[in-house]
Amino acid sequence: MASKLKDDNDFRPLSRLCTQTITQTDCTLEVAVFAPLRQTFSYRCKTPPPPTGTRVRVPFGRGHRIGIVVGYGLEPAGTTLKDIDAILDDEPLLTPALQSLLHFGASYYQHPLGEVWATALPALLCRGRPLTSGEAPRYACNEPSPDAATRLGPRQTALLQLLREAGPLGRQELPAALRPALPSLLARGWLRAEDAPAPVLDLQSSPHALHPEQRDAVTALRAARDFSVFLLDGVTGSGKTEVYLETARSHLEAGQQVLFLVPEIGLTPQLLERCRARFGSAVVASYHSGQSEAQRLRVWQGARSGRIRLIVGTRSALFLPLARPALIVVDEEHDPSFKQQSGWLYSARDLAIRRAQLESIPIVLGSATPSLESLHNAHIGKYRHLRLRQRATAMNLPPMTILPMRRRLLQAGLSVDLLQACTQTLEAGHQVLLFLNRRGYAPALLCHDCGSALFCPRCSAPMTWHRQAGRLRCHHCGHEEGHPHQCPQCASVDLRPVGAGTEQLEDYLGQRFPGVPVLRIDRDCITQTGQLEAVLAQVHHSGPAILIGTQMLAKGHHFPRVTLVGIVNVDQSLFSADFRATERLAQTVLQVAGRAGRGSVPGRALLQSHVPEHPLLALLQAGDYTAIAQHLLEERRVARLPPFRALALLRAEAHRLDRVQSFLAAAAERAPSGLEISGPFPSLLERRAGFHRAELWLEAARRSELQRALKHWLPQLGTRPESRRVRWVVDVDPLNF
DNA sequence: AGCACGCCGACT
DNA sequence: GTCGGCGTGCTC
Repeated sequence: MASKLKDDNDFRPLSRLCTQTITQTDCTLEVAVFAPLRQTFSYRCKTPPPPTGTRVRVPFGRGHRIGIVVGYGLEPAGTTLKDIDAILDDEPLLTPALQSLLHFGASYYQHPLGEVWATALPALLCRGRPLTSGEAPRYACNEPSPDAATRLGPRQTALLQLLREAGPLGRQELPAALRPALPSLLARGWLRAEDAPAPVLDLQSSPHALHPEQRDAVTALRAARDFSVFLLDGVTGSGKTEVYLETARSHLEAGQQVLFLVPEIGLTPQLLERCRARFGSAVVASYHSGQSEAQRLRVWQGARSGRIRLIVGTRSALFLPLARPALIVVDEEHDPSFKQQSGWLYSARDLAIRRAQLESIPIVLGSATPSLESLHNAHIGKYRHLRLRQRATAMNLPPMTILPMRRRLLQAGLSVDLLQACTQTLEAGHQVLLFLNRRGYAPALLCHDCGSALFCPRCSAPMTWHRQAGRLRCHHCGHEEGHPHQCPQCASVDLRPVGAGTEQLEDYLGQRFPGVPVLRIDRDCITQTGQLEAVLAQVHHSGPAILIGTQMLAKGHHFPRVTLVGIVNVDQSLFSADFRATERLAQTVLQVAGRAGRGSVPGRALLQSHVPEHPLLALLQAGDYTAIAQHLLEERRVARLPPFRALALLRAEAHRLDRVQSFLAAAAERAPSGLEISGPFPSLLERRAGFHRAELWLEAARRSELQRALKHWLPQLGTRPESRRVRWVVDVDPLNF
C-alpha cells in the first residue's frame, strides 16, 4: 500500500513522477504536509488528480492541514487511506524546474519535503491564501452610463468625474475620501475593474563608461545562454555591480527576468535604489524577511506573472517563481549568511547554482574575496573565472601594517601605536574606523580574588558584560541577569571586566578624545530600521570622528572621510578551532580595509596582533587575496578539509549528556561504508541553553559519495530508539561550528 | 510541529 | 478528591 516514494524515503527526481500522465480517477496522492515530518502521506483522491505542486487540504490527525501534491501512489488506493478535503489550486504553484529544485534541496540537505516547501513559499500561501494575479485592478468608467437617471451622491459623482478626466486609476491612486464610493458604483455598473497594463522598463543609460575589464566581463556574461557558472572576482571598487547591471539590462530588454541575491537585508536598499534608477521602479522589487507577509505575497505573484522583472532579495528570494528567468546573480557569494542557520540548513548560493542548472540559465557569483570553494571550482574549470583587477575609481586598497601588541601598554585593547595613529588622523581632520567584532563592554566578568569567570547558567560560555544596560548577557542563548553582588564561587565583591568590547572602546575613546564624536555601530545600538542610515548620514556630514563597529559596519557602506582603519583584534581568528576562521578573517580584513580612503585622500589600515610573525598576517599585509587564498587552499588540501573533501555533521543535543553520547555512538556504529566517521566530539559550544551538544564528522572524498551514504543511513537512524531521546540534525556542507 | 494520552505533585 | 506538569508517541 505504501507507495515507492515512501518506501525508501527518497525524493525521486520530479521528472520521473511528473512525466506519467495520471488519468484514472480514484488514485493515490502523495502529499507533503507543512510539518517537519520526514515522510510524505498518501491520500485518496476521487476527482481527476491535480498536478504535482498544487496545494491540497487534507485531514491530518484529528485536524486538517495544508500540503503539496508531490507525487502519485503507484498501487491502487487501499481502503485505509483518507480522502483529501479539497484541491486549493487550479495549477501548480511552481514550475517543474523549481519543484525539482525543492526536491533536490530536501534530499541533498536531508530535510523533510513539507518543511522545504513551507520555507520556499510565502507564509500566506502555506496558510491557504488563494492564488491571485496579485495585481491591484484599475477602475474605469463604463460608457454609456447604465442608468443615467439615477441620482448619485456627491462622493460618487466626484469619483466618476475624476476617473473620466484622469483615465483608469488603481485604488491606491484615488483620494482616500472617494474610495468608499467604489463598491456601489461597481455593483451598479457605472465602473468596471480592469487589469493594470504590464509595467514597462524605464531604461536609463549607465552613468559611467565601463572600463575594458568590465566590458570584457559583460561581453562574456551576455554571450552565455545556457547553464554556466561565472565567478566574478573583482577587487573592492572594481565596479562589479555595474557589470551585473549591464548584463541584466540586455536580458531585461529582451523581456526576461533577473534574480539578484544579496546576503543580508541591510544590503538590499542601496542596490534596490540603483536598480530602480536604472530600470524603472515599476519593474524592480525586493523580497526579504523584513517585509510584511502581504508584501511578500505581492512580490511573489508579480515575479510569477512576469510583471516584476528584477528582484533584489535575500536567501528566500531564491525560490521566487519566475515566468521568464534569464540570469541569477549572487553578490558577495563568500558571505556565510547565504547558509540558513536553522530549520532547513540550505546554502542559497549552492542551490542558486542548482536552480540555474535546472532553468538552463547562467549564474554569476561575485565577490572581492571569493570563498575557497568557489575559487577551487574556478581552478578546476567548473566555473569561468572573470577577474576585475582594475579599480573603477582611482583609489587603491590602503596599505596595511601589522602593529605588534606584545608587551605594549594596552588601553581598552588599543595599543599606544594605534592610539597615536588615531590622534594624527583626527588632527589632520579625517575620520577613524575601528573594527572589533565583539559587542558589549567586556566579553567576561572575572573575580579578582579567585579568578573564576561568570558563566551563563545554561551554556558553557562566559557572559558578556553590558555596562550601559547594567546587565550580564549570554550571547548564545539570550540569558540575562543584573550585575552580581559577589562572586558565586568565593563571595568576593571584586569582580572586574576582562577584555574589550565595542562599548568599552566607545567609553574609553570618548574620554581620550573629548570633543570628537565617537559613533558606535553594532546590534545593541542599532535596533530600529533607519537608525543605521541616520548614524551613517551623521558620519558623512561630520568632521573628525571615530567610528566603532562590528561586522555590521563592514558591509556595503562607504566612508569617504575615513583614512584610518584599525582592526583591533585578529588573534582569536588565527587560532580558532573553526577551520574557516582564517578565510573569514582575510575576507573581513580586506572588506573593512576597503572602507577607507575611498574619498580623495589615501587611507591606511592597521592590524593589531600578538603574533605579528604569523605567516597569514604577512600575506594579509601584502593585501593580495589571491595569494592568501592560494595559501589557505593549500592548508585545506593538506588537512583534507573542504573543498578537497565533502563534509557533513551529525549534530545532537539533549538535556542529558549520556543520551547525546549513546545516540551518536549508535549512529557511528551503524555508519555505512564509504563514509569516514570521526567523533563524537563535543561541539565548539558544548552546552547551549541547557542542552549538551556533540557531533559526528562525516566525510567522503566527493559530495556525491557523501550523498549516497547519507541517503541510506539517515532514514534508518531516525527509527532507532536512541534517536527519539535527542534532537538531531544533519548539517551538510556546514559553515558554522 | 500540534495534539493527544498518561502517570505523579499542590490546590478548590 | 481534581487541575496540570511535560515525557512519549502518532499523524495517510
